[in-house]
Amino acid sequence: MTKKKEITIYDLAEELHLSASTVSRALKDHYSIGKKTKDAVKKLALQKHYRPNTLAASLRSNKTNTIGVIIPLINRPFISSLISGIEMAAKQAGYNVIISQSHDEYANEVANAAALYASRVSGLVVSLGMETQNFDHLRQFTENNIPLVFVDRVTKELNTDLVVIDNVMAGFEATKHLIDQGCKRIAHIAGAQHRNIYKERHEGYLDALQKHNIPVDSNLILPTNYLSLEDGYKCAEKLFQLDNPPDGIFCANDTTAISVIQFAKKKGIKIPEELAVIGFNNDPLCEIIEPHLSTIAHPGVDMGRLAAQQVLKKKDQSDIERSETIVLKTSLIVRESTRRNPLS
Amino acid sequence: MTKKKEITIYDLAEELHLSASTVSRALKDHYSIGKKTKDAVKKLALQKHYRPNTLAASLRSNKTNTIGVIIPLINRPFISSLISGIEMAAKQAGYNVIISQSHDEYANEVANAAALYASRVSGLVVSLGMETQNFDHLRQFTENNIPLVFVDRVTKELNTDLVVIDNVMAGFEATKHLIDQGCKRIAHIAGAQHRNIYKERHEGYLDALQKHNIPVDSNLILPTNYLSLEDGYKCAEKLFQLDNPPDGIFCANDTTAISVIQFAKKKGIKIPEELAVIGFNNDPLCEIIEPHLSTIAHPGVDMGRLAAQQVLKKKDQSDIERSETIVLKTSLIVRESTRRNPLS
DNA sequence: GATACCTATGCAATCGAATGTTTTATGAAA
DNA sequence: TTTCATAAAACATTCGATTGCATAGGTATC
Repeated sequence: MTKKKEITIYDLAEELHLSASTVSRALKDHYSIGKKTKDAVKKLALQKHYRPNTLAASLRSNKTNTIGVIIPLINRPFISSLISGIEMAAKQAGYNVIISQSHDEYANEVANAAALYASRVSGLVVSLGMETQNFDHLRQFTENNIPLVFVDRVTKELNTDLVVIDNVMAGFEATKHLIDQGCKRIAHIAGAQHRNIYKERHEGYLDALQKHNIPVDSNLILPTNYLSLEDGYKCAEKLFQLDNPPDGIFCANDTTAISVIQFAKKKGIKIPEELAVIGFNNDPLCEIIEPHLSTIAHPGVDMGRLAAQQVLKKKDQSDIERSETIVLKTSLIVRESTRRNPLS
Repeated sequence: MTKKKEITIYDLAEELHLSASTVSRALKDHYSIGKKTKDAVKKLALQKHYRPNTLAASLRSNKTNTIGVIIPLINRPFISSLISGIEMAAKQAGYNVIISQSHDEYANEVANAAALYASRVSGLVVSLGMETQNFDHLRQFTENNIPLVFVDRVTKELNTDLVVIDNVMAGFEATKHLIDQGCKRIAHIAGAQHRNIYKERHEGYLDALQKHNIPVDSNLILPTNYLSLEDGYKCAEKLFQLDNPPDGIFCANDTTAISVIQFAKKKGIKIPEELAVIGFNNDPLCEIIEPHLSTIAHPGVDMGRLAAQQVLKKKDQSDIERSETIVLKTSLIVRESTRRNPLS
């Protein structure tokens, strides 16, 4: 079993008694090549199953037509949507996508950034890991004028383009919804406060309380590192050890909301009558847990698409320094976990 | 904002008054280079932040140190585990991974195979899409001696290495478990029968019935295309329109099992007393749906790791024609959806 | 001191495509 | 027929690392 020799432009050139440069230009529809020659070249290329060697082209042109992606974990519905959006936009522009997971660990994020930089990606879409607080590993991109766009979990420190949702507003709406349902003591299971999205959701929560003259009780605010099922469960336990437990909880993601519901069911706390629960993300789980979980929906696919498009746009105007922030709309989705008044 | 010039081996060579070839060899610890020279080169490389241009190296050596992956959809717990396993093994060997999704569509799978071939991956790990029945798009790999390993959803047609579980056995166990719980009329929501895993699970189901002298009723066997929530729900409806509905269902995946449970709850059918349900995959959903879903667990990470290792192994022994099949163990996980006898 | 021999290094070609700069046809105008 | 403009194609270099082969310098051997 020997390797079939790969067809190169030299092979085509030889067979057609042309030079390699002519073949190269013909394939690219260069204006200086005659129509007859172009047709002949393309025909032979097709017939011989010629495939351009992208490595050689990339080496020469110093462009890889590849978008790198660093995300925390692909196995999350929202992130998967992001990726689908990125893939769509990239495919449309003839770009490839390299995905790498940080698993929410800083060291991985640094290693992945290095790997993507080494593989000369044309641009980068990043959603920050939970631990990341230092951004030096991404400076090599900005400093070398490689388009870098953050999506969802972002930072403003690098002065790059951002694609985000209005987390403050969303947090406000979620909390207001609980208030509207008659909740008086509303807790918040918050994420790491150095990560923008969790800080902002927290802010929105505070805004809503304030606006409705509900006193803020710091016992009801529990920032937690990973917002995992376990984290959520522990928070629920803590909250219900209080002398005066909450009657509503705004969770920074659906995962913790689900564990709160599981806790409540175990303890015989009635949802939503005794405890209303709202999450964030609109994961498919929301419609499987019982009672179904109210939440805030994200436009994941759009965010991914826009982030990729932003990368592609920036590469063509490398001199422009201006950085854009695209803010997308969220929507409140009311389900049984908060619906106290059947008419609402 | 100008691009910082990339350091190359020529820059290092010049600064050290050496030739590029010596620098190249020094960095690779070639035996023919003296220790002092090596040290000097490495020191300067570090100091100047030299990064090898992998494109150039790949072009020259015709090796990309990249493993391509084609999977149906990243947003499935089992698939995510696969990917994690592949990433682990690849990282350990200094390889990169390019992931592409077929979204269970044949055309995408073909396009992704072409893209990965064009980008000269060193090897390929594939889990087939639901529609795929023709494998010509993968022949370019086998014919050119590029290691191709199938995982989970496989075919034997290309005579490649396979990493699988024993689906017949697993299907048998799942069905036997239902029998052990006292089910007399056991239905099977099956997947596309041209896809090995679903065919084999079906086979295991039939084996178990036969071995326990339960007559096979073809009305109770419903093959469905995508095993989605909708598909599962429709199957459940069909089954309960029968004069003699089932008292147990073995679903080819957890998703359909969940929709069956949802159907049963809606119709007031008691689980597991009137209907025992078992799924396949051990998705996290199993412990969120109520009652918790019994299922068959897959060693996803291990499968991914082994598949990648198999790819890496094969590339070093391209002359060996022998193809291996690695079969991993599954395990039955009993939860409330089938537990009729509390002691079992 | 001539020879063989080894160590450490340099030279130059190579991988395949892209591209700035000629050079060669082609044809029109003078 | 000569001149000039233009279209079409060839030439030669480049991208950065790798590698077979050649060679300079030193040491050991007889």
